[in-house]
Amino acid sequence: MKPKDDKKLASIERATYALVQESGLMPLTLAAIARAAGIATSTLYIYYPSKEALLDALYERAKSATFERLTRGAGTELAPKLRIRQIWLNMLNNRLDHPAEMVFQEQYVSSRFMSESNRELGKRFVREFDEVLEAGRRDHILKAVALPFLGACILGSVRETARLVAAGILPDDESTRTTGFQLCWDALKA
Amino acid sequence: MKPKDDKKLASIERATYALVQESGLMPLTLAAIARAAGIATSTLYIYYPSKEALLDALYERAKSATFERLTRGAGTELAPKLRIRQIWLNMLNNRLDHPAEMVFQEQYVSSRFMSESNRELGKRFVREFDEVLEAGRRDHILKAVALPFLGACILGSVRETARLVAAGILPDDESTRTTGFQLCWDALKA
Amino acid sequence: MKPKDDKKLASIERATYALVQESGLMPLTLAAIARAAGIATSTLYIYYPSKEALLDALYERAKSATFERLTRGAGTELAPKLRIRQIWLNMLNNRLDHPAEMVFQEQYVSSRFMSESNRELGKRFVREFDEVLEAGRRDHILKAVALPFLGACILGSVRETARLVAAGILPDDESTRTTGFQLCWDALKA
Amino acid sequence: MKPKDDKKLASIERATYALVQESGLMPLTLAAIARAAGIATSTLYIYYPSKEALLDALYERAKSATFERLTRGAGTELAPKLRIRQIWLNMLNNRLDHPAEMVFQEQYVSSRFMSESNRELGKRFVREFDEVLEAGRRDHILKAVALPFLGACILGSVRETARLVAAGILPDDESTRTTGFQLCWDALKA
DNA sequence: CATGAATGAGATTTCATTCAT
DNA sequence: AATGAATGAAATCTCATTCAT
Repeated sequence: MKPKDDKKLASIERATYALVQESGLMPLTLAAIARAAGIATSTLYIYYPSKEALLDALYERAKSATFERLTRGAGTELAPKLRIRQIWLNMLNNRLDHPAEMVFQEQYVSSRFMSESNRELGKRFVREFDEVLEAGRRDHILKAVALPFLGACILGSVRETARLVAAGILPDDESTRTTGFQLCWDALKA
Repeated sequence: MKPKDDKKLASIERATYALVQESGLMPLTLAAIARAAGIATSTLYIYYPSKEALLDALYERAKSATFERLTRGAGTELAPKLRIRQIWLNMLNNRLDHPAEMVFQEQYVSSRFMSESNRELGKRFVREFDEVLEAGRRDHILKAVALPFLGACILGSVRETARLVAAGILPDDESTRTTGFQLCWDALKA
Repeated sequence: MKPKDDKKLASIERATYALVQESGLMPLTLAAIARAAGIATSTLYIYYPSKEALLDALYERAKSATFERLTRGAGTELAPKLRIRQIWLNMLNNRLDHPAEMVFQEQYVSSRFMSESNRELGKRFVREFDEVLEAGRRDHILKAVALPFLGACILGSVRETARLVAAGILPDDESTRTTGFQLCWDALKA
Repeated sequence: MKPKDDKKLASIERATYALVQESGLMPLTLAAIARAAGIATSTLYIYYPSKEALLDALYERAKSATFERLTRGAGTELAPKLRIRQIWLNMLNNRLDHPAEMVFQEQYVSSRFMSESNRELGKRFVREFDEVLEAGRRDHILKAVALPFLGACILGSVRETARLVAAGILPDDESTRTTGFQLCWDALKA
């Protein structure tokens, strides 16, 4: 049961994300996915053995892609503030560029206890993230508080800023990014 | 003539919140709700004409209750910082005291276009909230940035802090509240 | 379980006939009957032990009332043609004056093998009717054909004439009755 | 790719007619139809989107088939009396050959306001029928009375004769047809 | 591979009937 | 007697999954 057609896989993926973003997981049916993907329902079973497997697989893919996007261009060669700023921007752009994928992930996590590998992946990002924060704290650039407080600030700031941009309340431009990060940084900095 | 039982309504409410918190909306069935509430499935139809109506009603109730809790004890008699602090605490406590209700709300919003009254209620809180921020900004206590940035900071901070407390990563005590709000305030203050 | 309130009985009767005339037996529910009769559903059980019993009882009453109306003023003192004419008119007026009751009867017979007493009552009318026809045939006033042919003519003529009057295609007046019966009589007469 | 099975459609049709003839519309369930048709209940939903749609579709089909049977072999090349006789026979045979279909139609009409196309079809037959009668009346072969009176005679005669044959009271033979039509003709003829 | 038909398990909904007041 | 609430059984309908082509 090795999938052959990558175009079909991609359209299944896109269809599912879009449907979940539109109306959530509650009314998500295989028939709807297949229809939106332009294939027959039974064809889904050539690519995935069950609905659960399909959603799990999409979730893993989304998580991996997200992880890759979040860490891009934020290597150790950058100064702490710049690194954090880069991650902040990555997180924001990720949310703005892939809203359906994000909604899918958030809806799905709360409805499934994560598979082991997913949990692992999540932890891996948190670990890398924490290392950055840890370094900044050690150098007295960031506040001397428990790491989770710092992480929470960043996540919260990104999430809400993204929500406002997506809702059209804030413009999707440089100034929003500058101001948004400025506030966040004031919360973090020592 | 037996009166429509308020205890039953409450247990339906509780059962639904709990089930959604446990596994989300996807596998939520009327049978499960009825079972958890200790009544027959058909009895649900005495209280609500359909599954959709039931969820809608619960959502409206949750939203109202939340609104009431958020604005409690944060009147205009307080100084801006204290008022904001009170709202911040209200928001945090609300999330920690009624996790199931919160999960239900968040899961449900994305799966339904909100009813007019809900939208109205949401706007009403935002308006009140914005007035507080507006006042603080006018007095040069808060940063001179667009209001949404300030609101976003508070919401984001509360949400993530609550998540960490609920997950057991941060303790549910005074120090968490003090530190959490401190970071938030540093982001906001002029 | 002796019914007390005749007004309630009557309103149950009326409600049921009306509902059946409006949309047939298929969607007829006790709740609908009770609502239309202005009482509670459970109150129906004070008057009838079950839905089936209720319908059976109404059917019997309708049949009796119909029987009484059909034979009224058509005694043996009349000449055969006048007697037949009277019965023809009775049948027509019965259909026009009690359409709901008629519809109920016709819908109901085909959905129930009749109870013994109902069958008996039906037969009683047919017997009396046949006697009239038999007499006319013996006197060479009616055609010398099997009685059912004669009965069929009368019934068919009445039923279709009534339908046309009810539909507004023919006027509900003396001329319709005269012409309608004239055709029928031409079919019957020797 | 399996084609939608015409045999299945036919057996659904047959099963429904038979069940309705047996006990009417009141206790007609999809489960019973499916059982009688030898398929799963859910399979019905492949062919019709709802119970109502199923019954509507069957009704339309029955009506069309009936129309076709009634007008067969009664073209304008026949003399008026023969044409009317042919239609009379068609009507009778139709009732005797397809009793279940007829019962279904009659039960169903009263429980549904007819769809536009059905109403149209009904009118089409009436129009054709009326033309025949009109012609006969113009030639002084039929009585000089309003057309509906003539139509009513024929319909009534057929309906009641068929009922008696179906009930075994009259034999299903040539003599019944001859006598039955004779009476009817005497009613119509000038 | 791909598909539309078919299905069984289960979800929602209805409803005659019973219960408690 | 009368009622509204409650319910179990059953009806309608849905949907993930399998089958046959």
